Amino acid sequence: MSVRVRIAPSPTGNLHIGTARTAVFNWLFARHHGGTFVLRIEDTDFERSRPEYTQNILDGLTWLGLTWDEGPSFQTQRLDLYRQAVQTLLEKGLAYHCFCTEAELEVMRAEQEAKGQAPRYDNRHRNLTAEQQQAFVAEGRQPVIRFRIDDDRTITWNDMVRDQVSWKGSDLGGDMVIARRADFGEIGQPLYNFVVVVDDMDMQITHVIRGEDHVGNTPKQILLYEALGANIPEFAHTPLILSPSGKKLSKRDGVTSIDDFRKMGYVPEAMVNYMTLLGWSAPDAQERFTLPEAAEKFDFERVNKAGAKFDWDKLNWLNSQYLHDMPTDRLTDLLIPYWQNAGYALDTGDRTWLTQLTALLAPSLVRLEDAVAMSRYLFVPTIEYAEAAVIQLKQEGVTPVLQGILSSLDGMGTFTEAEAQTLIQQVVKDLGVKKGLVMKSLRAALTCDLHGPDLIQSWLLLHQHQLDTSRLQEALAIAAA
RNA sequence: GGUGCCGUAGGCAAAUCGGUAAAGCCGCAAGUCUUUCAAACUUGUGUUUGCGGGUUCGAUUCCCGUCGGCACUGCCA
Repeated sequence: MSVRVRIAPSPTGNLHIGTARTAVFNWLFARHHGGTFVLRIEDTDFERSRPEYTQNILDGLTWLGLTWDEGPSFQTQRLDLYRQAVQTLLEKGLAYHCFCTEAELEVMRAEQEAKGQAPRYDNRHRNLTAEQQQAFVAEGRQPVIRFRIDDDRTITWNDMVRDQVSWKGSDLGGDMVIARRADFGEIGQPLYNFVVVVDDMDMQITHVIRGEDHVGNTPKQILLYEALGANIPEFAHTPLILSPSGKKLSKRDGVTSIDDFRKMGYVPEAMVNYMTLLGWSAPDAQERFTLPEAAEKFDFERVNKAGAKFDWDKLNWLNSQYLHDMPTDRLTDLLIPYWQNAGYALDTGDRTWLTQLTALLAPSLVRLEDAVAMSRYLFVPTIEYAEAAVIQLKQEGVTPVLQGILSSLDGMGTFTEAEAQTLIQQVVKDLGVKKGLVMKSLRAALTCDLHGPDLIQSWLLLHQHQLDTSRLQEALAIAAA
């Protein structure tokens, strides 16, 4: 039987990194086995589901390169299927109507808590007579539908990452609700744990790969598979991504949506590479790979059991690696929107200048966003001088150096790197100063800082935009002040 | 409270059947290169494998206990 896996996000928020990582493992497993990767949108909670979140999830998966083979399908369009399945269980006597009110359940739980017991439904309406049911209906009560869970059962499965896992039926919290409150005789909105099973059955999912936070759902779902007479799929519960403090990564930890990472300037290659490394390692210790490369080597034997803390340093390193290796042309395309968003006046027609700038910045980039601050002095005519640069400009002997450069610049058109070097040599010779003084002063004057990318290249770019003479003059004013 | 899972250096991790540990990567430090920063390269840096017992000639790997962390415990997904 060929492998069929799925990713089943609910559109109650933007694509989360945890969901994306689950998608990565599913994708890898599907591709490794030449199987099928299905996308299913779990939108049964229509109070929290939003179409824009669905779009965000689709866009995010696409951006990451996690292409799917089937779908997306939407659970809200399959409600009949679920109702039919509920009906089947009702007819088999495996499910029943429970007329308990919220208030009654609250009282029950409070009593259990007072006795130090674990909260659970006590199955009180499991064997209601027709008369009792009619009495509740006459009262105007609407029932939910519950699925019978046998306390004496022990549910065991062989998890692909956790090996054997066992659960006692009595620890499942009593008979579970599978459909929300509705008029007696009707079937209310079916709930997650039930719907998942019906869908996975219907879509013939062979391997359920999901986060560890779902282990507790698995025994309930296995019982449902049995009740519906279906084959039980294999399960793989992957370790969670943890925040630096060791808790499940949540929205509170700041940046967690794929969209946020994208905006900051992480590239998809780095993201999927890093997510793959969180909980899995290649047998040959390879650290950098594409999705297809990882798929070749991927298997659950090498997936860890323990949660993995999210580490910005390593993600940053990977991202910088991909940025450094990227063709300049493509990197330029990626950088342009960042410069535009920063409000820099840039002429996209001046492709050569932009490409040169990109080549200049590339080795220093960690994230695309970094290019904004790093290239500010090349776009904005007047910027604040860094404190260290001001100190440098006020050094003895700086003024004649800058004047010398300025005067030799007078009337000069475009010039090359070699010509710039010659110009500097000439100033060194004429004034009898050290080259270091000239270079350092020139850097301070032109870039307004003491550190940054290659000076000569920066100068060339500045000169093309006629920003160098004005900078030099401004620097002279600072030196004189 | 209950149930389940997990616990190798600052982080990610490796270690066929138990064979006598921390491979590799990130980080950090120093050096080389460079006018500077970054990159790159070189070198260095961290262990009573949570703790305590047991089985064994030998345990990260098996057993028991203990502590800790996390997850779940909904008419959310």
